[in-house]
Amino acid sequence: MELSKNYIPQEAENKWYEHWVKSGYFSSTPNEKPAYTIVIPPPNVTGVLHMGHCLNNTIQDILIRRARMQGYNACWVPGTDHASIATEAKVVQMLREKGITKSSLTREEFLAYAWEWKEKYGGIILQQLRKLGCSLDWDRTSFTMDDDYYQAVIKIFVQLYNDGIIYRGLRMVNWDPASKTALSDEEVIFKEIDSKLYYVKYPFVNSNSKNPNSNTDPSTLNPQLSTTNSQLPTPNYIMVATTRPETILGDVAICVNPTDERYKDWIGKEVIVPIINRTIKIIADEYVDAEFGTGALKITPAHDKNDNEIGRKHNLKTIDTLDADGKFATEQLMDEQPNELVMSYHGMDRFDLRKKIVEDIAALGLIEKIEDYKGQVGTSERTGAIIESRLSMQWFMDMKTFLGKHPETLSAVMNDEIKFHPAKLKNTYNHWLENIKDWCISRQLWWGQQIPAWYDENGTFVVAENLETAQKLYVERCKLNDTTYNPELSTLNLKQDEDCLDTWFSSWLWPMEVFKGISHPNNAEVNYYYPTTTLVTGQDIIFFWVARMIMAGFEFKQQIPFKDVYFTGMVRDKQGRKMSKQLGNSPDLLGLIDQYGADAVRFGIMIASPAGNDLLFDESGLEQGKLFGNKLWNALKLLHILNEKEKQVDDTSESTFASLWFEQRLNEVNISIEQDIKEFKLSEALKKIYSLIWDDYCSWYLEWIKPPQDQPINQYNIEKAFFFFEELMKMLHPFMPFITEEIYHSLNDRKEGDDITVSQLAIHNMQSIDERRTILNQGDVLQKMITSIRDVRIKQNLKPKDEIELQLPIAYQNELNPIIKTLQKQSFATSVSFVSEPVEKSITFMVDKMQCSFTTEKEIDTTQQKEQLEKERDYLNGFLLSVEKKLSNERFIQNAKPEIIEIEVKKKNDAIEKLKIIEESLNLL
RNA sequence: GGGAGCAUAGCUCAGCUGGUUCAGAGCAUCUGCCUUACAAGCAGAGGGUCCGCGGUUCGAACCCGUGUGCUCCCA
Repeated sequence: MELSKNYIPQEAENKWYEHWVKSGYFSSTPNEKPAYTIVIPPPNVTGVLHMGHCLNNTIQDILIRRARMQGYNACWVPGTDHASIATEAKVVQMLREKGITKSSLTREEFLAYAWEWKEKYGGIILQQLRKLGCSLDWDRTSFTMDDDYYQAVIKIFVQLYNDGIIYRGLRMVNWDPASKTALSDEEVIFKEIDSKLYYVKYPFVNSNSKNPNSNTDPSTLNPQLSTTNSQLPTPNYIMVATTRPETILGDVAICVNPTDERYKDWIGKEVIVPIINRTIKIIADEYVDAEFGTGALKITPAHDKNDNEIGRKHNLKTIDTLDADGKFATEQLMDEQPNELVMSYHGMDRFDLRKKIVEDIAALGLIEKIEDYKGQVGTSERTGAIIESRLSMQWFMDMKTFLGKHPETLSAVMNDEIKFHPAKLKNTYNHWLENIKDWCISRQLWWGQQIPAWYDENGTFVVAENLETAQKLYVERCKLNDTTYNPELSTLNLKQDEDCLDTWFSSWLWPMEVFKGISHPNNAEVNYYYPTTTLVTGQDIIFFWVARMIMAGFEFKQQIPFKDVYFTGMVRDKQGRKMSKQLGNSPDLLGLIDQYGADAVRFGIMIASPAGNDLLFDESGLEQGKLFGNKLWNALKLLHILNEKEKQVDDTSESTFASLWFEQRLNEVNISIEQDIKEFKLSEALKKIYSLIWDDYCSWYLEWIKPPQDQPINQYNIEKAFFFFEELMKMLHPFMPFITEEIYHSLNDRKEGDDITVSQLAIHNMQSIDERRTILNQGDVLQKMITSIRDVRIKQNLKPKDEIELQLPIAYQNELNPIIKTLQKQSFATSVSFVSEPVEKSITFMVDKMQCSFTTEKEIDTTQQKEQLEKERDYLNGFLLSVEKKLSNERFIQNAKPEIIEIEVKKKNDAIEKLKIIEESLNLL
């Protein structure tokens, strides 16, 4: 077989992926085998592959490939999320480039464009996952707006509405003025932003004033001293510190803390709102933090959540001065007959208004000062726009009640029925559930599941899966003599709610609806695959998605949705910064795959990815992966070269020790990585396989069985070497699928259908524990001896191949017998003999408790050796002292477990024995 | 402001129930080698106040308290 000098990933990768798919290896249908199911966290349909996906999906692929090789019916379901805000924004932008505005289109026209866009560009990411080698069952590709899926979402909306869990109401919501929609709390990202704190004076209403609401010239209200208090002069204004002066025209009160001595006497007094000259009261509420600003807070119930609550508590009016775009709106001010200045603000953007209004208030002399201020500001996760708190009519889910129905949502995680990896995230989960807020599920968008509520001309509505049912329902309600339902109105005029549902309101059904568990309940597929086995996802969507899927599981299937959740950390760059477009530190993944090969990319990501921690991405990891691929390729080449040599049959244990030893190492690591993978320590497992291949197999084993030039190779060993390499490729396959498949086919001729992807992992020729330990110990001693001899050679300035004669202690002859043949070859010794004490003019060295030595014709220099022995002696003396001290400590003897004492005694005896040998060696020098 | 977590070699991290000659791995560094699978390699070596302080214990990287520094989540 001719092999190229190096492995060329690009050719092999395309070839094998096509072959796997064509062979149907990734397709799964229910059968008698146990299922291992993973549903992909559906990437946005607008998405392109980035490092986060790469990490996520590589992990899933490793788990699913390994499960497949362990005899499970492995099923990994691909798909995409319709991502209403992100997609709608993309489509709107695309239309804008064509000169079309969304407002000029009907809903149907817009959706037609959106679908066209989706068919054309959506799901690029799924193609990219193929490049990465992901073994997804493409026949099952799902989309959260597929017909059945859409109906499933509508169905559960109606169901939850009928159960009283979903309600409609006027509430403060997080408003994104950029996309003109409400957002759930989870979609708001708090950021620290440099802003200013404006100190604004609100003049007291002049008691002499005849008409406080008249457009008095505010300049007459310049602060003067009045004497409300006989002792202290009091200014005739109250000063308020605000970061949001643009909302001043919506102010309805000033609030102070009732315990605040400064303002105690002012409660109940009236002041005038600048510019608009509205008269408002000073009220008191515990909520106000006396430490912040001036201790006086302006209350704008229309534009702040907390203000809104205070407003409700104190029965204050709500005056909305901003429209859906975040522009100033005068509609709600018209009753007050606003002056020209106020009217001139109409349509002004909130941030322009902030500047303008500050100027205008300053012109009235009512700005005391402006300070720099760092504040937390909510921004939209999707558009980045600063969030406005806005009162609007929205649909909500009553999460407290819902959770009350399903306390298992919390307990299943806390008692590990659903296992979180890392477990520390259980705390986060617990904390969120205990402080859960209602979920705003409506969005003012068109791309998504349209809310199935139908309204009559008066705004009275019914909730039903479709118009027909809605009409029937409406008629029924009329018959019940409910006066809000008007039988006079034509039911044909029922109009569906314009808004659509939050994307997550569809994603939370993902693990069941990809198997049509909602749209076709209890079908054979969902019964077989659900609950799924493992979920792999980012920590950032633990609330958005994971928690809600668990709730959905209990509500709709009375079951957990998955057994294990593996949370990946965030991918950061080498300096620990988040990957972001702005920083430009997001690598081009497809470029990297082209450059290094998909296997190397997978390797590089996994080797640096400790379980549950953030991943610091560094291209050197990919380089290491590429070099590893090269190493594998070279080992393959060597195997073929050795195989072409003349074969020699010799089954003596001396000749086959290497194979016996490696087999046990292979089994040992196999068992150990099984445990690692169970615990999701994939990085650890990969490191172990890497080291097993590079160090144990290539550096030790292949060198041990390699015959000297022009000599035949041991038949048994070369056969085993091929076998072991194949097993190693199987172990590595889930991590690096392409090169292992390529090598699998280069090792032997394979029949059709004999591919590593569908091969099975197994433990072979497992010895008893005792035998295994003996063999592994012997291998260990062999390695130590070879290393020690190499070390001594370097220190003695001997070349690796300068001839030596090796002497080993006769007391250990039986133990050492199996390894001396290999030892002699690897240490280039002309002879090995067993002696009772070191021969003259030999160089001695210690291997464990064995005193070994060799002689050579060359002049030897004992000073270095002496130094080393003395160093070791000193260390051992110190060590012995500490052990003896411990053993002579009565309390230690009393309290320590017997096996610990035994170990200490053994340590002491070993040290004494070694010291004796060292002394002897030193005397010989 | 509330909560959670982290701190071990130059870097990234392992280190299980406190006890094995336990202070580890990989990368990086240094030294020597063109040894015929691989110089993209081989062989060998050095490198530490386990963040500071205090406590519990016969015994602490590990448990407790405290200080410092960092990260994340929530408001």
